[in-house]
Amino acid sequence: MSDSIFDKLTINPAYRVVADAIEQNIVEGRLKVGDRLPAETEIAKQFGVHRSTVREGLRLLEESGLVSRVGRMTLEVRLPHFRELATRASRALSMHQVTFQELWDASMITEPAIAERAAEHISDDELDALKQNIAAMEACGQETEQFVKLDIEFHDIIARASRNKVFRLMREPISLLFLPAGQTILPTIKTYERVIEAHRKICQALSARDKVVAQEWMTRHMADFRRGYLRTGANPDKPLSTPSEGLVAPR
Amino acid sequence: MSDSIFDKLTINPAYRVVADAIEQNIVEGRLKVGDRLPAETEIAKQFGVHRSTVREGLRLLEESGLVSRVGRMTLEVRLPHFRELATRASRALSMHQVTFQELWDASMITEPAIAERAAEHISDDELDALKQNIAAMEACGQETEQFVKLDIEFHDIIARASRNKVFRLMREPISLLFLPAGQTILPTIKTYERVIEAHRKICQALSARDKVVAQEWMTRHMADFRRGYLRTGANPDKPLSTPSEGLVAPR
DNA sequence: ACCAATTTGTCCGTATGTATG
DNA sequence: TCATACATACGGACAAATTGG
Repeated sequence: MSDSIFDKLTINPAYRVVADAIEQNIVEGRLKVGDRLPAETEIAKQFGVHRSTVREGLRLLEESGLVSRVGRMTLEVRLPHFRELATRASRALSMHQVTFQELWDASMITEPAIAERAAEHISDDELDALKQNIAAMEACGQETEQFVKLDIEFHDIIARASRNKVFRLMREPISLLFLPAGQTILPTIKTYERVIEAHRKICQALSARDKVVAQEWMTRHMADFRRGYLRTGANPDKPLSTPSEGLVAPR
Repeated sequence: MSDSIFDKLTINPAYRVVADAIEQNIVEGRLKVGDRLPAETEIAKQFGVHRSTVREGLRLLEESGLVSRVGRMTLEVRLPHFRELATRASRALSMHQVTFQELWDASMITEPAIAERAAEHISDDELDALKQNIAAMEACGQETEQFVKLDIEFHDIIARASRNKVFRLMREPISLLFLPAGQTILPTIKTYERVIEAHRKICQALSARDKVVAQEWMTRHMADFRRGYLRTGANPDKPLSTPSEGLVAPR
């Protein structure tokens, strides 16, 4: 181990320096959320680099969610929303071969805790949204696809009502992964009544601001979910199938 | 609202199509983790677009963590690691003005649950790492910076030992945000002995595979943390200060 | 409704430093 | 050591879309 005088300095490519510089301007508040970015040529002039370089830097920021398009022409500074982070995190999880058991184990901890907090903070609007969601479930018969989405939405509303951003960020990627899991289970269920009934009970408890009952029913609901999964014969310790986003490069 | 025959079709810029196409090749397994990407000129030729376009597409993938540099010249397909996702998520949280209370509230749920699982699965190597971590803490005196990092590392090791990737992904961004919080607290503490003692007890419980005690001590440890924060006089419902990454664009 | 200026998307070519055989 | 391949960055160009008058 030779004592060296100089730290090893990391040479960043110009496009990364550009991206970092713009990011700095954002986090330091010189560029605020909603502001439109200057034109590429303008940025290039200010930084003294070529426009292509600026473009590559902008792509980094674009993907990171810090800036995003409004219309087709203008880039705007945006608050990265949990959703966008979630898709990446969700993809990472599925690439890491996460199992149903891991997913369920974590949800079994968070979802009831979230329900408990939601009972304290839920607004009337959110209660209405829940009731509407339940009504939609009752109306949608045995259409699996739609039902799973409504189920996920139901839990999302509750997470929002918990008034805790950290919980929301934590559970978002998980919620996306429940989509394939849900689609595995539901076709094997004769009637969705049991699911809907649990949602009704949860909604009722939230209405009454009863955090104990809300938490209990959420726990029961989640336990049910695992039973349903096991009943399909799937191995909970095998990696989940990917979210199968139906997007193919167009053109 | 006129009924229209055609769906509104989203025109993607070529660079996004390129990125999506490469991503498809990765998730569908034609490109595996560790594979090196073809040269930019080669990709350009195959897709029939210009090299500059390919470059912009590569920047998107680079930021998303799907590909990353090895050496300065070659891009390699990589498994996005939780760390990289975490920095973005962490930044998002601080931009969303998350409060200490939210952070702590969520951690109070997850950390004890993680400790409980770690008690069942921890390996001898990980136990050694914990002991080494504690030894380093004892040695580091009152150097706040170093102490906070060791503290975060301690919890990271336990998260790894939980053998649950979902928990790890969930808590990673939170762990980053605890850095500023920790730096707020520690200077006001006379001795770190109480923290170290808690870590010792947790480590001991994990050694004995005692999940109840591990969970209890983790809970106590977290509660202590909040008390420490309150004792500084800081308002737990005010947004945390940003992680203050000391990076300024060089050059 | 039309024109002019601006801006983005894409492309071509080239120079330079570096890694690999 | 030399040759080749490659990534980085720059200069310039043009069509299409958008915006503002």
